[in-house]
Amino acid sequence: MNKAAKTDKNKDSTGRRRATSYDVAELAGVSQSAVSRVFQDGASASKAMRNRVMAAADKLGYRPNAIARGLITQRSNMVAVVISKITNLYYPEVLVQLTQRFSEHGVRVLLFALEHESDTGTVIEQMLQFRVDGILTAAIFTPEQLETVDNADIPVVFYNRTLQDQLVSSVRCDQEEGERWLVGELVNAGHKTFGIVEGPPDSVVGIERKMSALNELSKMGITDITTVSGDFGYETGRDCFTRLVEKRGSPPDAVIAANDAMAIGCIDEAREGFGLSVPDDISIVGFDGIGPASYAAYDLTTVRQPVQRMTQAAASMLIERIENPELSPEKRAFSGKLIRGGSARLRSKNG
Amino acid sequence: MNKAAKTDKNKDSTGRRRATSYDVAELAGVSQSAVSRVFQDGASASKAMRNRVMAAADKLGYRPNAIARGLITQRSNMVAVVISKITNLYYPEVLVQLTQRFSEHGVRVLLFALEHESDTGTVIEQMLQFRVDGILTAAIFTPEQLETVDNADIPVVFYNRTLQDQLVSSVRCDQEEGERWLVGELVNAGHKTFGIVEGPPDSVVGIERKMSALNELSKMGITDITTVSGDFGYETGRDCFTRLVEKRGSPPDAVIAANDAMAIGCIDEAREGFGLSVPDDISIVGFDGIGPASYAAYDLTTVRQPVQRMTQAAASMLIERIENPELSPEKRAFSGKLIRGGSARLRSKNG
DNA sequence: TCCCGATTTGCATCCGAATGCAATACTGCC
DNA sequence: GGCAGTATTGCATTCGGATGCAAATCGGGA
Repeated sequence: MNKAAKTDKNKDSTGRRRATSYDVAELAGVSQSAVSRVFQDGASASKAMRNRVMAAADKLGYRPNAIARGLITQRSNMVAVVISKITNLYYPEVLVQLTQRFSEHGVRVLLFALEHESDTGTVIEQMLQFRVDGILTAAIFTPEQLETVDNADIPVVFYNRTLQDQLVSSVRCDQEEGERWLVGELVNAGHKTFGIVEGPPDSVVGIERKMSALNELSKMGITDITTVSGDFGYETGRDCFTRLVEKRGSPPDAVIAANDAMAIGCIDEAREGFGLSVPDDISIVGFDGIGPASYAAYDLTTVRQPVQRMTQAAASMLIERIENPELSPEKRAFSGKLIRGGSARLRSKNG
Repeated sequence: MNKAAKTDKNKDSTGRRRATSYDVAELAGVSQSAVSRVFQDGASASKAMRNRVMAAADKLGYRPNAIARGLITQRSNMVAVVISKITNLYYPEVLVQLTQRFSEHGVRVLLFALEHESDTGTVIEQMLQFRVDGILTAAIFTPEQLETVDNADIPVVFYNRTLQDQLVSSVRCDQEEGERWLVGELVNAGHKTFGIVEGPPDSVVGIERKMSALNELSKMGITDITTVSGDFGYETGRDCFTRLVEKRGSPPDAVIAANDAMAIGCIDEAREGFGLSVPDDISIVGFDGIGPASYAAYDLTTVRQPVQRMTQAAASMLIERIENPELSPEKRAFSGKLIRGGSARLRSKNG
């Protein structure tokens, strides 16, 4: 397109190939190794050398080839981040923050997005082919899949989930504790009948939350519990509320949704579909602390995940294990923050 | 950890290095080229050969090294996707969908997340070092940055933004048309005084939307327009509404926010802070069509971007240009969909 | 059975940078 | 000025797979 491209000895554009360290070496009148050393951190190179090489490199628009470097150093400087549609939808900032954290350590993110959390199989092969230095996953692995990456000596950190009885590293929000708080607050405030809106069957997070809530409810002597299941989405939340009421015959005192989006759906349906007042007629709580949870129209009572600290921890755990593969696995659980919103009648608010 | 790892001749784990095509060749009793060919698409290899190689590969757990392949083929099979915090926050599904589309074509996504849209400089170097085959960016480039990637012969597709007077490819939602619709509907329904909540100064999208709205308003003879500026976030939307009313002295007939999140903020503030009824006292419209826009409490009148079609188009445009670098640039603008929600008094709804 | 053309297969080389080792250039010190 | 000791530099090789070309093999027809 550019007319300069038609002239013969042009270095860039349609001219000849990208400049390599050999080109730079030749122009600077030094060896290729010298060029390589100038572009490394702890390598020895005299000031004079550095200047000559840099001048030549600038003139040629040279940039070290990370691919070639990866081949020889056996380090791709890339980590795989696996998310499923759901993960991402409700926590967009997780991904951005993770990427930024890795970036700070000179590590790039190769992204793998799954339609469903159980589609992991298809991407494992890819990650291995690209020789990622580590894997951070917000999707579950089967034991075989875990073994595959283990055999390849690739460290893995699980985000908000973990593998039963397996020695793996993970970072998660303490969901059991969170549900305990929520249930405790609700029961103490006098709620006796409960509805639970659980997540999709292939979501470990959803299952964990539901089980924790059920567990705590039973500990506190609550027996009137109705459960329906959704897919973590808003629409499903509305639908679930309807099904819940139908199943029970009447609305329960409180609804515990497995995540905020469904909780918000429940609120809307309770108000619009059943003319109920939240929280006067019914209390509704969620989990996550997503943005819309704090919108004035909902002011959701929920447990907010400490995203910042979690991503920070996940990134550094993975990087540590890349740099020192001998490190033993570690599980870190962070407490969430109970947000006492206006969507539930709690002791402290009306007692 | 595994006791098998302690035995000597173990191939994987702590044993020797990952299997290479040479290892497979040796075990199968063939040449390395043969192995290479078996793992390629259009290569010639007899059935017998294929079987022997595959058997050996399986036994050794061999996987072609995408890094090495990239070095020799000059194709990394990776594209860079650049997002800024803002982009991602309000359109998480864009990223997931893009990744899936690229995946379908065997292309991996190297993710770059910017704190602000104007931080592009820091990541260009990285993308070039990793020899990405193409760049899809939802952040703006300066002309110099564009020239840099152009010189490297890397095709670029801009997502929802474009570079003035530059020959670049882009996919966008027709925002001018969208604002025209919104303004038209509002004016026709009798709104006479307007507030505009614009985006941050470094957002091209925000600027475009604001200018389009202003332009159309002036065309329709509206002169009572007050403008305040936010950062695309919900909180800022609330704040903007307050500032808008203060600046004007009283609430306008309608507020046009540069995106949905701010529009929702405005609604909440109008209701809570000023006791206004939406849409009876004031109409509020947004842009984007994010999930919460359709929550019952807001039922926002907005223009929904056709995310699916846009990501589809963006991915295929980029891939086409990777495969055929001679292709000339192309700009594709998709019409959004006007959502006539309950947050605005429109003709069709009350006339 | 023999020969020609079409497939398969192997050989050798290349992609671009990193690095151990040896050679060389400096540095300071006596 | 000479020498030991250190800091630079270059040489040669390596990482793992792709590919043009030549050699080998196969198939089938006469």
